[in-house]
Amino acid sequence: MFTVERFSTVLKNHSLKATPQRLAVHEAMLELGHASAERVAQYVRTKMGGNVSTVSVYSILSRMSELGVYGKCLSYDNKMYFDAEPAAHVNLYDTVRHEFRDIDDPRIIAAVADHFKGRRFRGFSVDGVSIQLLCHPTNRAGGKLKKK
Amino acid sequence: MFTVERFSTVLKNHSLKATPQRLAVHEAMLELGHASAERVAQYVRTKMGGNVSTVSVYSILSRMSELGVYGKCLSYDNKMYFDAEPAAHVNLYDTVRHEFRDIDDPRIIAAVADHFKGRRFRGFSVDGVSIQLLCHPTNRAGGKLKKK
DNA sequence: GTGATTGCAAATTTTTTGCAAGATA
DNA sequence: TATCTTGCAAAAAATTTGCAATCAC
Repeated sequence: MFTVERFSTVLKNHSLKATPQRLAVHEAMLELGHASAERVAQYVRTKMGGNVSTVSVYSILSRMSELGVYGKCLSYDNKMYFDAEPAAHVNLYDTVRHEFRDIDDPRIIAAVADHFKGRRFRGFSVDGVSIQLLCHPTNRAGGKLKKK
Repeated sequence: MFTVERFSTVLKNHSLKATPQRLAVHEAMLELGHASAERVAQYVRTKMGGNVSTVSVYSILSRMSELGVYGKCLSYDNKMYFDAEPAAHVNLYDTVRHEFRDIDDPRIIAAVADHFKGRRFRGFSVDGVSIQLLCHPTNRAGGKLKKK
C-alpha cells in the first residue's frame, strides 16, 4: 500500500503531474482496496465529490500499476481489477459478490516461494503471486480441496 | 480432465445432444489444455477441419463449465479462459506469452486446504482453488516472494 | 416430427485510441 | 509558456442475445 506521500513521490520521480484526478484515484484505491476502473470512477464522483472521467481512471490505474504502485487482480468477470497492494499476497475472489478480499497466510506464500526457489521459467523469474479462491453457494457441505 | 466418453455421458445425463460441435470443442480443449473461446473455435476450424462458430463455442464452453466439465481460468487480458481440468490445481500464467501452464505441487494445494479447513465465509464454503502465478521479464534477479 | 442447437446479425460491455481543450509545473 | 493530462467521441475487442434455419434424437 502506497501512502499518499509515497504516491506523490512516485509521481515526482517520474515527472508526472500531481493532478487532482490522480490524487483522487489513489485515495479511492486506498479506500476500496480492490477495484475496477469503473468502480473507482464512480467512487470518486459520488463519495468524494471529485470530477474524473472513466477514461482517465483507466489510464491512471494502468500507468500507475506499470510503475508498481498497484497490483492487478485476475478476474473471472472479464473486467480488469486493480489492487492497492502491489506486493505478493493472497486474494480471495468471491464468485457470488464478484469482489476480492485479502487473505493473510504466510504459509501459503511460503509454500509458493518454496516451490519456485531457484527455479526459472525460460529466463523469467516469478515475482508476483496472486492466489484466487472460489467460494460457491451450492456446495455448503464440502469445502474439500482435492488434488488433481 | 474428462475423457470423450465421460464427456458424452455428461451430455446424456443432462439430455443434451451430442452435436459434432460439442464433441469437437471438447477434443480441442483436451488438446489445448487452457484456451479462450476464440482460440478453440480457431483450433477446431483450422486443425480439425470442423465447422463451428465462435458464438457456439462460447455457449458450449460456458455451459459445460457450469456442469463441472471445465474450469475457468482467471485472466489478466480481459478474455475468458477455460481449463480442461476442472479440479483444484495450480496454474502459472505467463504475462509475456499470455498463456497458462499447469504446476503440480501438492504442497501448495495442501497449504491452501489447510488454511480453509473448517472455515466458512459468510455461509459459503471454499470448494475450488485456482492459483495463478505471474512471471515478469523485468525482474530477472529477484524472484523473491515478500509477504505483505 | 419436435424440440434443442447452431450461427448470423446486432446489441452490450469493457478497454483503447485520436484529438482538442484545459491544467500543471 | 510549454508540455502533459483530461475527457469526449469513436474505435476495438470480447461476450451476450434474438431469432430463423438446421440438426439430433
